[in-house]
Amino acid sequence: MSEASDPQTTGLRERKKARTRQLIQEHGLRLFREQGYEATTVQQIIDAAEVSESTFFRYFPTKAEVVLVDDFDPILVSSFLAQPPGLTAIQALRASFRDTFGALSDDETAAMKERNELVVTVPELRAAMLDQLSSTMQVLGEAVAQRTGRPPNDPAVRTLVGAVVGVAVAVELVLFDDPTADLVALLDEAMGQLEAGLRL
Amino acid sequence: MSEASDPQTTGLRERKKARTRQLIQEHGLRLFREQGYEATTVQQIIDAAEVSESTFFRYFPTKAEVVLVDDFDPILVSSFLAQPPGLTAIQALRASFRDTFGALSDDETAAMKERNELVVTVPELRAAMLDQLSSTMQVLGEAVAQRTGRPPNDPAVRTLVGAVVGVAVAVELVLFDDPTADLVALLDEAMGQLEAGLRL
DNA sequence: CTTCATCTGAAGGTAACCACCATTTCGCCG
DNA sequence: CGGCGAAATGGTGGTTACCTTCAGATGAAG
Repeated sequence: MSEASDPQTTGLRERKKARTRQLIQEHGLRLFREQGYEATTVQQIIDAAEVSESTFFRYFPTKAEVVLVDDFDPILVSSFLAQPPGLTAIQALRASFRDTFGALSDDETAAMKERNELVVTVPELRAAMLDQLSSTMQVLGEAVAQRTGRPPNDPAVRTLVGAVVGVAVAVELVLFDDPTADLVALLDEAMGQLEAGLRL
Repeated sequence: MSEASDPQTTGLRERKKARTRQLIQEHGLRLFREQGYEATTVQQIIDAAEVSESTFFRYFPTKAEVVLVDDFDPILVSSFLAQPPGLTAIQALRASFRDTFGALSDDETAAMKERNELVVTVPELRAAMLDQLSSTMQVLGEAVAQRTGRPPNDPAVRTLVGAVVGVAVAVELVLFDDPTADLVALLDEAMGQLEAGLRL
């Protein structure tokens, strides 16, 4: 019984591996949220997850990696590139945000909000986010350049992407004041405002 | 250290203190740029700056603080609030950026560019910037709210500030490709584009 | 049963950071 | 101008936590 071409034949080993990884990450994130990032030692994490220190570092080469859950960038980009050609770049971005985040299951939405709130609340974790942010800018910039037929280093492209990402961050920061906020709706509204030239 | 000893101008002690602080910071930033943040030990910094470890930690409670050069936020805010009332928020922000950064001396401009390039180039340092960024968003948000007579947590205000800060970051990231870029001009252009609704 | 990947436990390295005290340097005032 | 109190600096030793390495146990796969 060997479905050789089916990667879903995972085997017990693979499943255990994934489970261990997830276990460590869950406990890590929980402890980070409860006590702060710096205040949480890997010792506490491995105690909670019941693995050895060696195992921890085999899965996460550094403590900070526990937070780096690779995100929605690829989904966002493909959604963006699939938007109808009539739209402006901003409109297309707005639509792909709506599509991507609107299509999430309740569980996924909750998990995302959980993680966002954690990142927004704990200063040390906000730091870890910036690298991901600049990478997001890079990726989005390439997509926008491709769609509009401009060079990827076009200042106008960069400005647009910077504004969009900045707005997205600003929306996430709302969680700081109001943890129950509906991020998808807020983001959509903000993008509309961006498009209208931010008249205030 | 054999400097021509200036008689008490504003207190020799104060000036020495400032000088030591600046010395440590200069060497720290240089080493960070040359070798990366993590790869640079405070031992190397204090060797280069010729101070003791105690002194280092007396000036900078943590290694990361070496990068946190207190910035232009207050100048920016007061300039913003002093703009003529006819302008929209974005126009006023644009003008205050132009005023603030255009008025810098050559030395200051060079220093700022140096620091920006460092922060943009070294991934570990970009992280340290984010806290400052969110604090900037906070401060700018309050100023914009005050000027427009809106509550500080108005979503529209947040969106505007998010976009502006995002654009500023995007402009800084240009240094990654082109270290000779004129940031002030680029920023001004980008702000104009923001105001026009980012049509692409 | 054999093989091979994974987990563990222990032991150690390194570097940030701190507490404490000796030493030097500066401000000031008699 | 000379010396005294305060402040800044230097050095020493120590703690903590991230991270590495490796020999050996465990359990899955064939």
